[in-house]
Amino acid sequence: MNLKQLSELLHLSQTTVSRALNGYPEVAEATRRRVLEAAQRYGYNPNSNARKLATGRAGSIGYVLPVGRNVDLDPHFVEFLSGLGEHALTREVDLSLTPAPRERESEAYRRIAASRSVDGIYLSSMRNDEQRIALVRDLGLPFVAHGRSMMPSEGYAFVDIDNEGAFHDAARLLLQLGHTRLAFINGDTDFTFAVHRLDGVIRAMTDHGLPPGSLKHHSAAMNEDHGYRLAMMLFRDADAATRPTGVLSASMFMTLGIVRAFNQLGLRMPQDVSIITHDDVFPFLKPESFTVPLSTTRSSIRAAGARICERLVNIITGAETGAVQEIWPVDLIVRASTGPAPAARKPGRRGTTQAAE
Amino acid sequence: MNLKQLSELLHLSQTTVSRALNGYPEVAEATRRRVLEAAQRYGYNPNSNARKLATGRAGSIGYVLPVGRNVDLDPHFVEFLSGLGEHALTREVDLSLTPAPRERESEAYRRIAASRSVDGIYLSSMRNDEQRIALVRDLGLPFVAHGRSMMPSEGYAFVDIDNEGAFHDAARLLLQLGHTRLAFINGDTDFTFAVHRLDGVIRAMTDHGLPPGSLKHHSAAMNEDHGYRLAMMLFRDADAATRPTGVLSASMFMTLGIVRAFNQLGLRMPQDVSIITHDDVFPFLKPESFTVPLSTTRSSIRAAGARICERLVNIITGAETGAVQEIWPVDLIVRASTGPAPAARKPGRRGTTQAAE
DNA sequence: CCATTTTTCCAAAGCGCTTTGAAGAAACTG
DNA sequence: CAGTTTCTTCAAAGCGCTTTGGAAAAATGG
Repeated sequence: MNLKQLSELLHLSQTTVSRALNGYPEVAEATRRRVLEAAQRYGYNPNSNARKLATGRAGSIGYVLPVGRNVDLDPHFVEFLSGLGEHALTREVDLSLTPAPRERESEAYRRIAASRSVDGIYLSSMRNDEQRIALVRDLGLPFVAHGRSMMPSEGYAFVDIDNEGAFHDAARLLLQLGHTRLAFINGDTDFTFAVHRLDGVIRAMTDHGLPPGSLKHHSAAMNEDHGYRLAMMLFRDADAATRPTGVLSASMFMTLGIVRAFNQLGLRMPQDVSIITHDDVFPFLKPESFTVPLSTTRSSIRAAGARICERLVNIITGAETGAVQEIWPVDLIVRASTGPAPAARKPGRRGTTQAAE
Repeated sequence: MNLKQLSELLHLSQTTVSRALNGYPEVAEATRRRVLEAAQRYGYNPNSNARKLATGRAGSIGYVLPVGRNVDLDPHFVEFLSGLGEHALTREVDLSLTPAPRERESEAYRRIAASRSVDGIYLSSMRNDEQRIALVRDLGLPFVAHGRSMMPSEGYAFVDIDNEGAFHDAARLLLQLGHTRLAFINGDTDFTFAVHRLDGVIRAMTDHGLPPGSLKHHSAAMNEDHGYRLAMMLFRDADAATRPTGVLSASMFMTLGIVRAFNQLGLRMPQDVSIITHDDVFPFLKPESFTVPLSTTRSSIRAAGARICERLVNIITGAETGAVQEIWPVDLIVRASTGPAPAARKPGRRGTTQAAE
């Protein structure tokens, strides 16, 4: 059943039927009702491709899905997608995923732009040397980024969280608790969020009068295995007097591994070592659900997904203009995995006192 | 740059240019080269909507993305999606996700079918009383299901794993090791896979001469929290002489919780309790990466995603017909979390001996 | 009651592509 | 070399929708 058939059935023109269905004003209320009812009864649904062609609007937003060797979509993505989907639903847009290996990524963006198959796209996993922003801007493709790049660039629309502030606050708390030997098990520093987080930790240490060089910093892809290995490396052969007492972790998955290492080494939280983890709020793995509930910096990645979808739709419809840059604050939530530094030989305020001299 | 402009530029008709680009034989090799080169240089890409309208083919496969309260996309989905994407890439198809709350799911399928926005869809998370198979068949939408339903239905194309066999084998191993008190921490039995798994465990017990009623079976959504709670429920106040010694777990996430409970209760694996978990092969969480490496039934959900995409494309192109039902065997991999039953008062073979009488 | 405005509807022209049917040019036949 | 076949190319007709520019009908005003 297409528009032509429906209109013949109703003894109306296609124009009128189309207008009636799309809510245009120049059609009598009585005919509109008649049309709507007939459409309902005969199960008429406009052919989406014809509509897209005629209007130029695709009714969907796109994403280039990285696939291939060494590219693991991680659970962060599914959370993000959930949020996106939740909002997409309310605006009746679909999500279109175009798979592409990293080395042919830009080709994929070009094709998407040229083929007009989506109205806008979102970018995620922003890297320091992000090329995509300039690319999609040149292509004239509306977009919103999740996160930001370190590259100098004219303004662009993004939603990010205050990674720097979050990790600054987390580090500061550890310092306030008297920890002076900190370790940071970070994500891959090719990604901007990891750089920001490191910046935050360094700032807290500097403010506290601690040399940034004293931070044990390691970065790797955020999974259980790396968490375990890095924790083992830091703690296995280390002397209790010199090993870190405060640990920052970039993700719950890493923390799973870190905790495993601690258990294996007989290190107790928070007596021997305190830990603060970043929590992206996964419904299937919660920081409360650790033997020692974890202190966290928390920011819902799902909420970010919903917001990005909202803004992208607004940009597409013209309701949002300019390059609004949104940076969300992050909550620091204290649970049982943080406590005072063990056997601090000097009073807790040592750092600040020194800095004040 | 559209086809018309390109053809004018080349002093050729649109027909010829179109044919040259799409590899039809009736165009001279020299002109083809000329066209291809010009298209390349001017960055011509056909408008995908126009093409879809003209051909009737969408070049994409669809999925109805469940969203809303109490609907969590879980990490299984992202793994599945990775696999799908990997294969989609090779066939140059996109994935189109249509978000829909469960109560308006069928409406979404109808709209997808009527609007011809995709060539086929895949169904996942099959339930016992699955309505969608009949629905999409009636709608004439090509599909492949991941998993199957318990509903009587004419044949339909699916890819599933041998859940029954996997859990039968796992349970049998525990029985062979002398465990007679088994517990099964299962997924939600609204889903068919959970029913099949239970069937497998029951069969193993029956074969071994154990009354099925003696199985401690609990089912819940597969996350860390439920694993913990159910394990606590089973073991906290239980007497060492009566509590289960062999546990089957439906997912690694549940097992995370189960292991946490065991740690808290001071139960050692495998001395006090043996455990076998189903492993969907997540790159970010591996069974080897537990303090006690886990014995598992293993089947890559990512591989299933790739296969489903492949078959769906074949069905769409007509290369596959009929209702091929594919059931994959599952590997049983023994690691350190399984061992002989503790202090068995009777010889290990008790069950089978009995059955042989 | 006629002139003017407003309401309601329609024919037809796209949107950019694919594909059918046909025609002109080139290459074979005998 | 006329007649036939094969190669190449093209004009035009869709695909199913939206939207422009009117036109007919109805409502309004003096």
